Amino acid sequence: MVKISRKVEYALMALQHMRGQRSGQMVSAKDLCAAYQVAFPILSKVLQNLAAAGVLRSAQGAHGGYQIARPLAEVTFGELSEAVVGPLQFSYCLHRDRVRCQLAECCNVISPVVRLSRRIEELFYNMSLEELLHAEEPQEAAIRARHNAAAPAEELVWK
Amino acid sequence: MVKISRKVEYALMALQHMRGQRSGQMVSAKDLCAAYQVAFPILSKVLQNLAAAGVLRSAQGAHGGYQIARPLAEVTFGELSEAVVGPLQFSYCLHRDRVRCQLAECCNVISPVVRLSRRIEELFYNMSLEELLHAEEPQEAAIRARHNAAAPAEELVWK
DNA sequence: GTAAATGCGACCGGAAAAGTCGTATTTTCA
DNA sequence: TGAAAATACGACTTTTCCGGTCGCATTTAC
Repeated sequence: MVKISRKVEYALMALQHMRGQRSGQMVSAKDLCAAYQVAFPILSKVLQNLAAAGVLRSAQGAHGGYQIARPLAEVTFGELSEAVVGPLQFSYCLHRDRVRCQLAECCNVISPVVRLSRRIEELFYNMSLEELLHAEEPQEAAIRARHNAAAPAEELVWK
Repeated sequence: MVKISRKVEYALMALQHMRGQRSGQMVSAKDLCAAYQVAFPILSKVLQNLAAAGVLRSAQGAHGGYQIARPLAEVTFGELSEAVVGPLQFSYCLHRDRVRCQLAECCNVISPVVRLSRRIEELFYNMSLEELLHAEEPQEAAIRARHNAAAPAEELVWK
């Protein structure tokens, strides 16, 4: 199953939050945890990953925290994903390291799998975080309101 | 991490194989296992899933087996994925069943997550299996040859 | 020098994926 | 009509990986 990692969701939450701060304002991991009910160590690690990737700027010490380092229009979802959960590896036969695919000798689908992976990669690296997090359309605001009201999940079907 | 399930790879292998058969020709799970070194029960289940989804047609009994039921140009990768590993669920907050997202009360990213999921869904449901499995371009044939020769994985980097 | 923050690595538990086993059913053909 | 060859199906086990935890080091403001 193709699933978006929870860590990626946390990263998006944090960035969405920081987008609303006035520029120069630092946000601490602790504040974010309080606001979004996420355990400190895990969120902390996500933020550190984003900082290491240059998406966030961090400041240690009292009154430290994180802030957005680069305009989100210049950061792609692919970069975020890579920063937080490691390099994209869509398939067992495409490992970057020395592990080889066990099925190599009789494989008849390496090309299709590569083609598929490229398509997903393209999607991820052509989608900026600005585009992803931009101001909501009215319809979406309504959906979010329903989500926040903990509406039954069935009502959240998307057409 | 976004990863393609191994079962999906098996499904693609099987379909790629059957694409090369003359029409009307049945292929048994046993034959496929022998050709591609996959354990019988798991491949068998994948084929059954594809048959249940109407992608393959199955015949029981001696000389039975599977064959492609619908032109692959009319079957999307999304359908295949759904048939083999269940409905696409890219995120915890988009479950179709009654489970609700734990973070609903303080969630500030439902809309972006939905937007992202839609984009991936679109990609999957707009990509036909024919397009995915079509005859290889020369460059790709070369890559496959290298893959089959069990070349070091680093040489398989895609630009 | 103390408190508040990030930085970092090792570890654990549970859920989901991958794979296994066993058996029933259907069909062909000798 | 019986044996062989095939799919159908469900329960079980194993393995892998992700989310989460813990602990400690480091940096900085006041």
